[in-house]
Amino acid sequence: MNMAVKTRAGQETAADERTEEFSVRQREVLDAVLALMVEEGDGFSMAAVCRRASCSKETLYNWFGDRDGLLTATVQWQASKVKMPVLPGEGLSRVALERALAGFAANWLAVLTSDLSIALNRAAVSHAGQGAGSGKSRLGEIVLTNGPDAMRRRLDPLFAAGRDAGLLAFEDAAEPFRAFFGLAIGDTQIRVLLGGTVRLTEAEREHRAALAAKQFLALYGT
Amino acid sequence: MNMAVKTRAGQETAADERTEEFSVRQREVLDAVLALMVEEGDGFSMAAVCRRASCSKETLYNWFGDRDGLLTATVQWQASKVKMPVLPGEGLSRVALERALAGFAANWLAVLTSDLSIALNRAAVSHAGQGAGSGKSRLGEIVLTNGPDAMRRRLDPLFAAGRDAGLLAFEDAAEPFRAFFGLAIGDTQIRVLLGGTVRLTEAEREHRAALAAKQFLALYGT
DNA sequence: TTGACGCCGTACCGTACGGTACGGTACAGA
DNA sequence: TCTGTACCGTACCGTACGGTACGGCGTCAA
Repeated sequence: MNMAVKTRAGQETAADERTEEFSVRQREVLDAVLALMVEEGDGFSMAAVCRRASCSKETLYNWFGDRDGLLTATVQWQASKVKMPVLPGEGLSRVALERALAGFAANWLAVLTSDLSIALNRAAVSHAGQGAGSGKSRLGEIVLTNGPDAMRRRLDPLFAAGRDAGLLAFEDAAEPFRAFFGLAIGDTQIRVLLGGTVRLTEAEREHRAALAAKQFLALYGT
Repeated sequence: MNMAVKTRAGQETAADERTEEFSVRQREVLDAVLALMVEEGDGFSMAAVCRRASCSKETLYNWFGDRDGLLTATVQWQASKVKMPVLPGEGLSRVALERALAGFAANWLAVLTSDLSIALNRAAVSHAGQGAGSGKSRLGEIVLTNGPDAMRRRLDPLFAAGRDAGLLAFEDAAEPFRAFFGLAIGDTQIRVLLGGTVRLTEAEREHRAALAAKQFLALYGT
């Protein structure tokens, strides 16, 4: 066990969203894992990873400790790659706000329905249920931090700025986020996770995102 | 392989929501599986089921064919137990509509955050990602049919009745469902599935449900 | 040149688990 | 009483896979 991770730079201290620093070779391996997860979901074997990445098991275990470590590193590596659209801060106007929200929603929909996101979310959901105490494998936690939580950390300041600018009105600070999340995502995520054949086109995403932004402003706009 | 299932009454022909007819003893076994899934998630062993239900492996395989068959039967058995609140049909008023929606949302939130639903959804999500062609194991399909789809089959007529009564206005028939789903559920389901510590009290569920109903009517009411 | 090091490839070990086989028991019907 | 059936309990088999050990090879520094 011994939590090896020799070559890896970052420690595992609550580094959920900090960009881990992996060597080039390590990133190749992690990308191979990502590809495998898209193809076979969780449940890929370590041997398959070695075959795919042309590396040895020994190296794998030296670098990542055990299977859970590899999985965790993979999720963190992918999380570090996701980029979110920039949100305006100062000098908000109503149209700027609506555009920002629509753009954000469209991007988020695209991410959530991507094969990669689906595979990772599935893995995280699976692991969240194993082992009652859920001892190790903080996969769910990591995905949560880089998913809904990250989304909220980006949106809440925007909502606050909107209220300061007199564009929005709400009491409970948690309310607008939940409403916007619901309007934008709806049942899309659970459908794709359950394997429903949901293939959103770019146009559909834009349409839904625009609608969500409009409806959100109808509810919380002044 | 031979798809045994000797004693079982119903056939597996698209019986996703029809109440399967299991013998009393079989239902005991399936309840044991449900309990195990709550405790250990998917990944319980067949031996554990036998221990829990005091039955033999041979019987298990005679009845359910293989592990996937047992899992499928369990999900169907649980689905057949879920009851949804009755929705009004004729003589709708605005307040009746709002009450119905709030009640429906509150009930749905309670179901989604129950340990049993979480365990089953997790299992279905996991299995939806295994085996690229997703050959067997229609777990995701079943949960989808008895989850969001069932919800929608109940709500759509209500929305249509509301429109007929002049209480609602919408173009796309799919729109109000998605909006209501989003407003009611928000990010709650994905959070619980990912293991986030979300413990909604009865009061919180009622509050959110009432808010969702109110907001829905603000968007689609006349 | 030599040695240390990091890594690949592969063989190997232990175990957990899905699935099968079989003996033993209770019971129902002839 | 005999016979068939349905089931329990358990021993057993085959395999897949996580994890380890080891030999060989290229590289780099002394």
